Amino acid sequence: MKNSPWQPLPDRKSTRVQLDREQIIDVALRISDQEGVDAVSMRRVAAEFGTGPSSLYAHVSNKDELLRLMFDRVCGEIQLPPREPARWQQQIKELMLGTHRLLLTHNDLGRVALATVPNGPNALRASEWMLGLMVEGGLPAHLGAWALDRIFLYVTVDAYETSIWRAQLRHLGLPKHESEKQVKGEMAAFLAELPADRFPYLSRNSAAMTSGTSQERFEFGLDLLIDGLQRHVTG
Amino acid sequence: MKNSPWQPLPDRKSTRVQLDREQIIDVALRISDQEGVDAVSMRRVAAEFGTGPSSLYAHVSNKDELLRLMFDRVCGEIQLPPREPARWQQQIKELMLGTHRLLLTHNDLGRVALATVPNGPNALRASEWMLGLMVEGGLPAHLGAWALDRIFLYVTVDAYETSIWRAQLRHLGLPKHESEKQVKGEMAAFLAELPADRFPYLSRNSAAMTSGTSQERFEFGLDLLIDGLQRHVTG
DNA sequence: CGTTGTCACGAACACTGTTCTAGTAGCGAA
DNA sequence: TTCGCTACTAGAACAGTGTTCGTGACAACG
Repeated sequence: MKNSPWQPLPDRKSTRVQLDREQIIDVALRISDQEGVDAVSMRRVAAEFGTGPSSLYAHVSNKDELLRLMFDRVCGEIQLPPREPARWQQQIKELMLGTHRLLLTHNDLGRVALATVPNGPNALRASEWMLGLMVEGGLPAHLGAWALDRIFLYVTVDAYETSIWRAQLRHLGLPKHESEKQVKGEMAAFLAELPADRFPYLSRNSAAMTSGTSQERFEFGLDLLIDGLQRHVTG
Repeated sequence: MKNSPWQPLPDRKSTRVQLDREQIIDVALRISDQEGVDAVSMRRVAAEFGTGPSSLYAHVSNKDELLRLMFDRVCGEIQLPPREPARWQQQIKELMLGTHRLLLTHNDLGRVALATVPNGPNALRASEWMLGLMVEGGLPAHLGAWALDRIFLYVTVDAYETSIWRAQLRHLGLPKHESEKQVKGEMAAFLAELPADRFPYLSRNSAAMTSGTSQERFEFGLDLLIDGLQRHVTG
């Protein structure tokens, strides 16, 4: 009875939205960028289209699949320059710095990358580029494959950890460098006040333990991984 | 009226359980070991004691705190031998291999370790041991601090990733080495069938891309990190 | 015009972490 | 022994979560 003809439904034609897989990824990524991956729920995404969560399941089989699609979409943003095998190590470092920055641009998407096997089309493009460059640089193929795996894992996990840090800082206070200094100071004080008999090195070197920016630490590890490949080059 | 005196409550004295923080951690870890971290919910843990979730909040302020406590409990299982600075790199590698194995013993607890700042008492013990060994080995303190950070991050993330792999294998079929071979074969086939014009290296080197056990790959990256510290040794 | 198949959508299910409320058990003091 | 207080158990409820089912309405095709 509620669908009585003299009170027609309020123009459902216009309210019925046309959903689309790409648009869904767009919206999900926008939410993730602004509020983090945890804010991406099926209800939240669907609400952006003015509908319920079940509407999404016609275009995306799963929430996991949606997250994977988001990750591969971001992988498409990776810029791949022409390969220069003569300076392959520098080029790989440059690409990884860019990828690291890209992941951080998209908030804590690194967490998704961690749990995802990077076999989407865009991720494969980047893998192909890196593997090719390493082989052309003189690395045996299987070591190139391993290095590709290890380096990308490292970049991903650092992006994730950095995003956690940033989230905690944001949760604290607004001024960025301000709160970073403060948290660092608190950490140093915590270490310095440890009982010196049981923690002589940590308490004495509290300044060293908190030294350096997260970017410096990231590059330190990245250099260890990439430079260490040198001795495996054949020929 | 249901509490009528001629039908006394069925001996509530014995049914009322004495909760305890340590016991809660015990039970949570047991669940995590058997079914994974995702299976650890406040209701699930409380149910093991025959009560409701709210009962836990008197002993644990948070689920996050419970997870942190679980992680530090596991860190207490790390065996720290006497330091031998003369062979500090080997010793650090040995400790990291053990820690990696320990994390995998506890299923996907590596995920918790990733999101946790390791400042629990047991984690601090291990950090003190490692920092001390590196400094005694000749590494400047701030580089030792960075290396400690990077290496532990690497060990943790590999344990996490390996646990994901294992979970997927377990979800597939029961025979362990059997399904591992099968999944590896499927992955190799997938890579080999990629269009050779756009993915020449990936398609040609599909065998190399899937070569090696996860343990071999882990040690490969670990060696890169640890051996690379050599050139930073002063004196 | 009629039919068919795709897909939007509301409702519901079984969960989750957390909080509020009440009430009770145990224990020290009088 | 009895009173009162503190500490802690525990049920109910709230606002979320991912996912599935059934019902439709719409559009394109025969």
